[in-house]
Amino acid sequence: MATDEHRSLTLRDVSEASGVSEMTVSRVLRNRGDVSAATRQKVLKAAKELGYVPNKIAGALASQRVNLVAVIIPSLSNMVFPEVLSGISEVLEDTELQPVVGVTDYLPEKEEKVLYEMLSWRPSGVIIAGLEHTDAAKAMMRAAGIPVVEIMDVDGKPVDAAVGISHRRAGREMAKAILKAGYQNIGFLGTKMPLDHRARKRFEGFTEALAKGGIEVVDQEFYSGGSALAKGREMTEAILERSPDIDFLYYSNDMIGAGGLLYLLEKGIDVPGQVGLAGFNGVELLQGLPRQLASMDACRRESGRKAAEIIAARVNDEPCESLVELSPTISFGDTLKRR
Amino acid sequence: MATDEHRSLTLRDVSEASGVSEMTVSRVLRNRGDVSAATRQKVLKAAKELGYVPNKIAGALASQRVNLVAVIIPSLSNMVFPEVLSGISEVLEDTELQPVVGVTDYLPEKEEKVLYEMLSWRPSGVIIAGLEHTDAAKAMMRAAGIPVVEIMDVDGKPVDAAVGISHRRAGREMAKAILKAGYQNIGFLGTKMPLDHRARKRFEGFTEALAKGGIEVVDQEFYSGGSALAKGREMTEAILERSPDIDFLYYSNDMIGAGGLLYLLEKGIDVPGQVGLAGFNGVELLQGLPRQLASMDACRRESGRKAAEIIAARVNDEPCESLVELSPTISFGDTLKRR
DNA sequence: TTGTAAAATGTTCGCGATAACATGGCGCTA
DNA sequence: TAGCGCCATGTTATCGCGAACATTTTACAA
Repeated sequence: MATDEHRSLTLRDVSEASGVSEMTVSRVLRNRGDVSAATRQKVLKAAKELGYVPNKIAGALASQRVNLVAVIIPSLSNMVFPEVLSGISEVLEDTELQPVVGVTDYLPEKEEKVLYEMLSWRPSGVIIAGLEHTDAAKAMMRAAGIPVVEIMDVDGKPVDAAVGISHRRAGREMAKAILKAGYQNIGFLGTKMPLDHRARKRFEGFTEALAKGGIEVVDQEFYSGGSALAKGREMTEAILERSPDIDFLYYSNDMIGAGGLLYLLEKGIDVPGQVGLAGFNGVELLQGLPRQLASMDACRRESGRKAAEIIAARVNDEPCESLVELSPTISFGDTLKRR
Repeated sequence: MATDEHRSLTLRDVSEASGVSEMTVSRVLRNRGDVSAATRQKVLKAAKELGYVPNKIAGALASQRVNLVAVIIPSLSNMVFPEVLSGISEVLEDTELQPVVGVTDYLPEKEEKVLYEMLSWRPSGVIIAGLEHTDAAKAMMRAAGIPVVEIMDVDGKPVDAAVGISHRRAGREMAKAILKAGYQNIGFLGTKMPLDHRARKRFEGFTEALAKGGIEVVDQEFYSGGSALAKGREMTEAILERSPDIDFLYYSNDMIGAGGLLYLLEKGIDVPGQVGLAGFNGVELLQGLPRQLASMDACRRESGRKAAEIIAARVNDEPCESLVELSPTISFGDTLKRR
């Protein structure tokens, strides 16, 4: 039963064990072509007894087809990306394609390196977060001759296809909702990440829409590293101490927003009466807080799904869209007054 | 500069462009053997101009070496696993090995399938969560002839090597700490997951140690799906309504524990005086809650690091341990009385 | 029976790279 | 200048499998 050879098994071993040609074994194992039920049984039995596992390396080289989709994202610990991933997996599970994940840590050079590595395995497609890449990275993607879908942002020019929300618009819409609710002294709290282009675009859209309403951000606070919840507290305390007349805080993500919320509640500050709050992402994880934080979902799962669908369609030479702008919906929760 | 052929580039193209043999190009691109500085320059220039990306499929087949390590975990959305992953990445980054992740969704059959898929790429090693696998999966791992490290649990018999904590012991120690603090009426809240063996083992160790103190769990509550924070609230409310004399709640993870904590605080219940709380995992994310939840860290990052070190050592035929039991440390936080 | 198409199986070659070995050129010594 | 050896480069033979084509067997009608 369990034969633990040193040399690894090949089609030939199965072929010899079952008395048919390698090609027939190959056909059985891939469910291709016509094979009689009898030989099929024989072959499957032999393969199972030997514990044969096909060598995809050789298969891919011979067939010039690799059923992998490179998925390149900045981080796994952000909560946002695992959700995108599960959207991708959901769709790819119904195809013969398989996602393979690479992580860039928000570093352009690392992104370039990861992309190079992944392309060297000749995947059938690439799904990559963001529209900002090094020139070399863009060149590689163009030269690869495979479908490329950039996700989570549509404010810019994609290499090939793009799926996501407009962060500028998201920022604008949140600003409008805040103004409409009557808030006037607005503070912004975010990450100190020049490389988080999406957060930057949201901020730009946000200030732009405020400006149209004749308002400027009163104060800002930035952080990097550490536990987001705790940072949210600290930053909120700091900004309110510095600018006590603030009546609204816009956070660049829900986690720091939640920290701020907990802080304000502890201090007995009236939310959203005295101070309103909003975050970004619509993190499901946070349902269950004392108050539901106002937020805007980034269509994460849906982005993943759409991107995967585009790749799948393109791999099969089916027609498909090449630019999909998803519409984030604002959720007012309990921390943004409604008008 | 940017030549976007349809046919993909090979060593031959670079070889022709630079006027040397394919072998020499290969040597340059891999930094192997002796190549004069002059030709090296020529080749690198040609490769860059063409935008050549080596084909690892062919390389791996020819050299019979694949520098990938299969990492198989139950879920990415659990927060626990991304941390293990980053431990693995940290270590592998200093080697030529690369992690590739597969997700099982806690399903044994899916684990088997994922394992099969990954082994068919002939990785250099396997890191897999847990000690419980189907017989077929175990057989595959044994037959693969590569190092296998099972992580996050040491209560059982590994296929090859194992790194992690003893969940039974973790449960026992938490029980002891709770008893020592004087709590008597203890409730348990956890996931309704027969397949989460680690949670099960913790519970077993927990009840065992309580029994030694002559105590039994007063009441239990289980959940599945949904937002953990919200579920923690609901379950806590339910269990306290049913068994109002409970003075301690042991949660199978920190997220539901945090939900419970928020609920109790809202109700004005004295924590840890009237009711004590403890979770499991030591989730960093939760720093910043009004009170710090008592917990026990699962040595996630360290497990990942150790596992990766073992794989790296074995790949290089260096000697290394094959069973590493890590010691989780209990953190009392603000929700478990100290004696 | 024979012929013909369809089904089942086998053979050949090449995918793109590397290992292992073979060779050419150069400097140096005796 | 022959002879030796080293460095730099080229040649050949796989690696394990699948595409394309070739061949054999079976099924069935005439």
